[in-house]
Amino acid sequence: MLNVTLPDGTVKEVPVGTTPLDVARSIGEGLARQTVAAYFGDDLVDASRPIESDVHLRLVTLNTPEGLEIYRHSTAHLMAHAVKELFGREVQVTIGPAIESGFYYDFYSDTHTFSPEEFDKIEQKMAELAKENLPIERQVVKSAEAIKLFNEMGEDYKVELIEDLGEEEVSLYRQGTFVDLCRGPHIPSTGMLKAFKLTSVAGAYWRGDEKNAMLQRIYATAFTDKKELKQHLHRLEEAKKRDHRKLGRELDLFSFNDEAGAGLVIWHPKGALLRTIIEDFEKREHFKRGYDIVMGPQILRTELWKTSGHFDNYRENMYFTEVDEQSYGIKPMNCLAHMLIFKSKKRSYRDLPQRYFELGTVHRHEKSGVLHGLLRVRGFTQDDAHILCTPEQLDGEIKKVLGFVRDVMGIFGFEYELEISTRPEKAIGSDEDWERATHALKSALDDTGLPYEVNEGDGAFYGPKIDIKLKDALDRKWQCATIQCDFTLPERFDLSYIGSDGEKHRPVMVHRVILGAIERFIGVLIEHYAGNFPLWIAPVQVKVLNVTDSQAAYVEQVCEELRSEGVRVQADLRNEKLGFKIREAQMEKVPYMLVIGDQEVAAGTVTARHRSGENLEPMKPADFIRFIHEECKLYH
RNA sequence: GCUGGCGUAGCUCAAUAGGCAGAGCACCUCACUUGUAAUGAGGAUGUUGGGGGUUCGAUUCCUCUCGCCAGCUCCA
Repeated sequence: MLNVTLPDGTVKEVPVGTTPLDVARSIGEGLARQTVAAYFGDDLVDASRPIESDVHLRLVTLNTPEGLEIYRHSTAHLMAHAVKELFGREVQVTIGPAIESGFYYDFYSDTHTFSPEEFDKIEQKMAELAKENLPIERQVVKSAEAIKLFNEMGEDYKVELIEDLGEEEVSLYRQGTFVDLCRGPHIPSTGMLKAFKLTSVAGAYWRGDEKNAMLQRIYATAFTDKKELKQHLHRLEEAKKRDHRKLGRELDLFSFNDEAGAGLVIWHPKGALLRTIIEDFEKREHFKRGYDIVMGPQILRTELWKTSGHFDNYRENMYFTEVDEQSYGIKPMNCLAHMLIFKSKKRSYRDLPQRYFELGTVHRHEKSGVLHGLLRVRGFTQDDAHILCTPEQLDGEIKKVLGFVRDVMGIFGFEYELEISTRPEKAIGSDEDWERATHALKSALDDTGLPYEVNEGDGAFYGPKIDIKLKDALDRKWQCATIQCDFTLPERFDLSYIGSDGEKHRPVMVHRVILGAIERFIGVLIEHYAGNFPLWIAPVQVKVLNVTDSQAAYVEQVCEELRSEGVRVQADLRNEKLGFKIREAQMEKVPYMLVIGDQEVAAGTVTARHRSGENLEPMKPADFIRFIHEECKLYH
């Protein structure tokens, strides 16, 4: 008999060969139904793995994130199984992991191309195989034997995987006629798999390398019951309604135009206003924090891009133009002019830090396939700044920037993720420089008390960086703010300041953006608010609606009064029913509507309706203006 | 850039096994003077993304190109 210690400390005596599933069953049938795997100490194993010595046993159940991941991984196997049943040797299997909210499986075929029309067929086959409730069995074999097996089956990718693993033995998982190389663990049998749906098919390179073969990746989602699956699909539908590309058109904020070119935003009046409001906000915030606003030219001579290193390292992404036999590069970054400003006169340590801020419009030739609404464009404006300081000031400057990020994200109500990237293999600058800069970034991050990820070796070749990422409606992460140390540019431009010792010293440079690209930020912002902008940034804050023509003059008067106090207001004097005008204002997501009928004219008041449907008491226009100003102040 | 899908009116979408391209909303006109999410009637709306080809005839088939979508890769 063996002793099995459960998480609560109780010890069970069981015969050799008892499985975790048996243990679960002995506790309760319900628990057994939920058990998908188990921990023997720190080892994650199948629920059907026999217990052969005394162990600390922890069951992994479906209602845990870990359990769900195993469940999804098993669903991926079920899909591969179904595909092999349907297509046989025409399709080869590769790998298929669980991912956030589902899984995918990559297939190779040079004769068959998967299309969404086949999803039903594959799902049906999966359901059949699940219904058969095939046991999923683990088998450990010698690698040579496995290679022979997969060779016979014509599964070249599996053979390659085993060869690369270089292990003595590998584990295989079998369910019915289907065999897959897999570390596991898996659920006990296919009958547990109940709710799944194939969602899309797309290309993916074998092992993520664009030099390798293109595989066909089928994405799917899976949940432990049908209700949750339905809810998930519903959430996706809801997220689509927030898509900034859709809202951008509906709210008449911006557009793209084939003839103008891909990835080039055309801002319509309301979008341009929204952007202006955010830019004005940024200028105020930068002034408050001791930045100087600067402006550089849109094109600079190609020679200068050679000096900076952009010509060698970034040429493919740049646009060039030639006039009078003189070559110019259209700026993809704003740093050059900032370097020239610093260099324009002799600097003393007393002048540092210099903080140059520019709402700089840049153009980058991004690959066509990566363009995505406002979130990835070819022409965009960064809220860019370069801070030139002494090495001693670096730490403090970075902390200030992180504080700036925190303040701004707080105002917009964003949660964000932090990442730090450290020295890559190929890097310039002394160990000392890297050490100091990395330390400065880390200690500033630690100061925030927020969790952050460390991406070892993922920094730029010129310095370590902190990235701040926001999520879009579909949970895709987009880098917005970034704080980067740079050792190259001060050197390449031979920047210097005179220290207290009377000697020349090299300043340290921090490159940073807070919102990142205004375009991208607004894209994420639209989705974040689902188009319901808070009052202080809403391009139209108030719409004034008359009930009949007879109130037109009073409406004009009210608009005038509001406008003169800086309220962004629009009148709707069309000869339409009130309900119709309200509906339109509602769809435009205007925060406040002022309804003006004979009562309001007689009393000299306005009756405000919030887009939530709530009505305010009638009040004098002056009081409403105060009310609006108060609400705007709540945000910043 | 790569793989796959897609491109019809301002928007959302029909249609044609290759044979006069259609609906709703929006737009315009008229009537109605309206009190909290769509008043009614009438009217106009297209190089079917663009070029080339096959065909008596192409929105439909082929080809190139531009753009969009999903994903991969990339993202100083």
